[in-house]
Amino acid sequence: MEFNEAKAQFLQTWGALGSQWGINKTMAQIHALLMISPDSLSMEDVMEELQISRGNASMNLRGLIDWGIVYKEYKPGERREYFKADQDVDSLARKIAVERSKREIKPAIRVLEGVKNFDETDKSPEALKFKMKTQELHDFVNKADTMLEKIVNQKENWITKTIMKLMT
Amino acid sequence: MEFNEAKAQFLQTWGALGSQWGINKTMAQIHALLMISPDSLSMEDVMEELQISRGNASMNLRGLIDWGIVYKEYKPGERREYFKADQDVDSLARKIAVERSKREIKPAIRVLEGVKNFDETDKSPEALKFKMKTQELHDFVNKADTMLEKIVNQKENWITKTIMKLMT
DNA sequence: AATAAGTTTCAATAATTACTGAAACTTTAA
DNA sequence: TTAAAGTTTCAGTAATTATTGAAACTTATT
Repeated sequence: MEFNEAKAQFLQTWGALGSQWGINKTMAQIHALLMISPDSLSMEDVMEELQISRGNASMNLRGLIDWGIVYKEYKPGERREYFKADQDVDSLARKIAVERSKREIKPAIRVLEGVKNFDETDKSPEALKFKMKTQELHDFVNKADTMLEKIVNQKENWITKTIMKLMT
Repeated sequence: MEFNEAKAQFLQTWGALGSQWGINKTMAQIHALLMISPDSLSMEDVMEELQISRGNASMNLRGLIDWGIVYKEYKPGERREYFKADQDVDSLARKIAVERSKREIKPAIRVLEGVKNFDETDKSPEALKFKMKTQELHDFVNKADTMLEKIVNQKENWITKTIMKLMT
């Protein structure tokens, strides 16, 4: 396999993987591209390489910056902005985990908290079952979120450390 | 909050959460509905409750069965099929984790394996950087997948056990 | 302060993905 | 063996989500 072929396949696979996990294709692809680029790229470069429009590039670069996994860089004497991906795969994964917890898991926990304590006087089988399941789910999601935090809070080599601890 | 209101909010939140994680809204909602139902439901019941078409109900129920988290039930003397969700939240989470690993993570690992060993003679800075990053990603995704397996393979109370082990 | 180069925004449009509903198929029972 | 009840499939359509491209805005240069 030739470099360009390998690169294209990587960009496309990473994009597809992104979609499956609720991140849009272009965003995942831009991130992948920045990750494998030795130098930071301008918006122009990104547009060219991925064949996407200016608007698309701009919006998704902004999205990546919001996630905290891409940075702007200013080159001395140059007017245009350059973009650079966080180079550390561990820190990348940590940021994504923290951010998804904040954006999706914690709001879900809040809804479950609200919903599980509905009208206490309703004693129908449906109501009782509902109470039970939402309680169970609430406990579970809470625990999962706690676990994620613990895993991610090991400052270095968190994956390796976690695997070690789970070895027994 | 009244029961019906709580139920509606739960179904709708669970559906939205599903979308964010790459599971379609209806599938997530059907699953939520079956989970909180004291009795198993017919396709008719599901259609009625969620106001969806027969085709939609049929396809998504099939999808849930493929995931191994919903079962068919046959009631004696009754012709129609009933559907029932796995009642154990732990086992549900375990099945989803295993299935996603199989469907998404493992294929990604295979692509990374293929891609990281492209044309050995190309020594351009781009090629070298590419090789390095894809190697790093490969290692990382592999480790993450291994960790997931270890967590999920603790037969009972896996989340609790894992949190305990990470306490130190 | 006018012009040009660079950057961002967002309404319109395209692409994707989900859903419907009717037709085909299957099973049961008379 | 036929008809009625139940179930599945899938082409067409709707709904959602992503992308474009042109206009507005910002910054730098003369």
